[in-house]
Amino acid sequence: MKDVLSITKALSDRNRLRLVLALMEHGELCACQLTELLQVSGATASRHLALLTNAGLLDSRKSGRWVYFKLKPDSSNESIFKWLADSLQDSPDKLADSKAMAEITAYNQEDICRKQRGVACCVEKSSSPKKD
Amino acid sequence: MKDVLSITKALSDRNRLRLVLALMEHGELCACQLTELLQVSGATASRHLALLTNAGLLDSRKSGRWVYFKLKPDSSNESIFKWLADSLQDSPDKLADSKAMAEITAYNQEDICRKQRGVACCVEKSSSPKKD
DNA sequence: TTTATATTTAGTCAATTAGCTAATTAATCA
DNA sequence: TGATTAATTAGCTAATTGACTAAATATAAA
Repeated sequence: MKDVLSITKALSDRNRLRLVLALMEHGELCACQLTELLQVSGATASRHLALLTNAGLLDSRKSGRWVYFKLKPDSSNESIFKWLADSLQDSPDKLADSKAMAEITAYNQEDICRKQRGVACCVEKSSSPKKD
Repeated sequence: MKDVLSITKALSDRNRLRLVLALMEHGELCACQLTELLQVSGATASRHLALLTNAGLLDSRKSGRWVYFKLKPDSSNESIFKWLADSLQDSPDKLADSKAMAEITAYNQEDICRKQRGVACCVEKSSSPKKD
């Protein structure tokens, strides 16, 4: 029961759902890209990612200074991921995030991270902040 | 996304999970029986039941002074109920509640309700309070 | 009609949690 | 080595939530 609860709790926050959806679509993303998607502080994104990972929903791998996250391929997770995918198929939130993520992945990670530090540089945010 | 969140939030509390599991097993139960199972105040059980109902997971029907709850038969709920059933198949919590519920349903509702009001009467609690 | 009672709603309190900033850690680069 | 930097952890605050009691509502019984 504790396992189930840790999963439902992990999935009962809007930003964490958005992280899972983004990873469903993109397979693997780095912490800085996911932080950029949510538009929260890096610390906040990190805590959400840790919570999802501890619930057994995500795997992470470190590569240099970057940490990459993906859905954990686990048979016990499949049906819940499927439910999420089905339930949110045409959700406006998901579509908006897809768009935003397409822009984010169009830049290289160094630029994304620089942007997060507030360094004025090449990256201009052209989409408006996600809302619903 | 709001719909999905209301469901994951509804399922992210231990007592609400227990209510859903009990209804999976027994089909339909009245509020006083479910209150007795959780060992919380009637008001608290009522709030949990309302939250599950508002999330679209339960149906309720009134019969005289009693209100009966059951899982809402809805195609969009089936996969999440199945996930729950699979994930909690042999959970000790579920087994303990099954046992307790068997005792509760062995009495008639009037006695259960009397017992909840603290009226000393025929009903003796023979099982120890649920724990884990 | 009055009383009793099963459930819900309102109001309060303590515990949890999502967000932030600041500090720390771990890895790259000059 | 020392500086830089992506990510995490620590510590704080405001908002949320689960529990309770008391009050209100709705139905049945006397």
